[in-house]
Amino acid sequence: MRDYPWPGNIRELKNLLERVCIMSDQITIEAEMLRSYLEFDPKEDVSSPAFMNAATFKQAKSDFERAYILGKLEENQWNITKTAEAIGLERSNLHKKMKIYGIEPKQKG
Amino acid sequence: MRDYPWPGNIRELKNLLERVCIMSDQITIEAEMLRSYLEFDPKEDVSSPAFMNAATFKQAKSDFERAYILGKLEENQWNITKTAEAIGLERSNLHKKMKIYGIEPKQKG
DNA sequence: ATTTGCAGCTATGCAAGTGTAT
DNA sequence: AATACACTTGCATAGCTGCAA
Repeated sequence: MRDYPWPGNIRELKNLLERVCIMSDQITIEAEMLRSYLEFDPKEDVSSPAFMNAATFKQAKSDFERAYILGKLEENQWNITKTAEAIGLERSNLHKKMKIYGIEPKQKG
Repeated sequence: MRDYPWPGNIRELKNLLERVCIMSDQITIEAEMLRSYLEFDPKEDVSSPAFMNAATFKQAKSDFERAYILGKLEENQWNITKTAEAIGLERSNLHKKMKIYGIEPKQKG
């Protein structure tokens, strides 16, 4: 959260926190909600929902994939096999993507 | 907005409206912000940022791509050539995607 | 004159599938 | 049973060109 530019200032933070409180039923999802919200391209400091602002289509897809996979891994307690099954993706493939996006399996919360 | 289940009820609506007010500098983006926020898979009524909840990875990617392209088209006043250039995607390719996702160029606002 | 809609084709990218060691 | 790879194959996608509205 420290790295995010907060283009909407304190009002944006307040709004985000309200949203998280309203929308989450599973505590574990909150961290990912924050993460995906805050994820941004340092070159672009435009406001609005994270990956939508990526300069190129390719970049946007990457940003989204990364956030999505992170979220699903968290939902599945970082069990790769389980996550791969859950999202209908080959385990070997999920593995590749984790490498590409620099997602490491150590983190548990 | 009528088709969205509003899992967070009136509080979610209030939060969304606040967010749109806080985050938009360009009036024209608001419609797309609403659209992408409200876009959801009818089978899943889980809460949180729209396409993140799609059942499968493939589905999630499609949902995201569609929302992203819609947003960018709107940003570029539905000029396909201009939009394709802006996001670094071949015009013929953007065209293909529009067809696939059922995005028609008539809509202007 | 520029944008659009679409049909090819080619090249690459990506996911599936398999194997194997840890 | 799950992980971390490597490798091969086939399909899907993106790029490019061309052309008629």
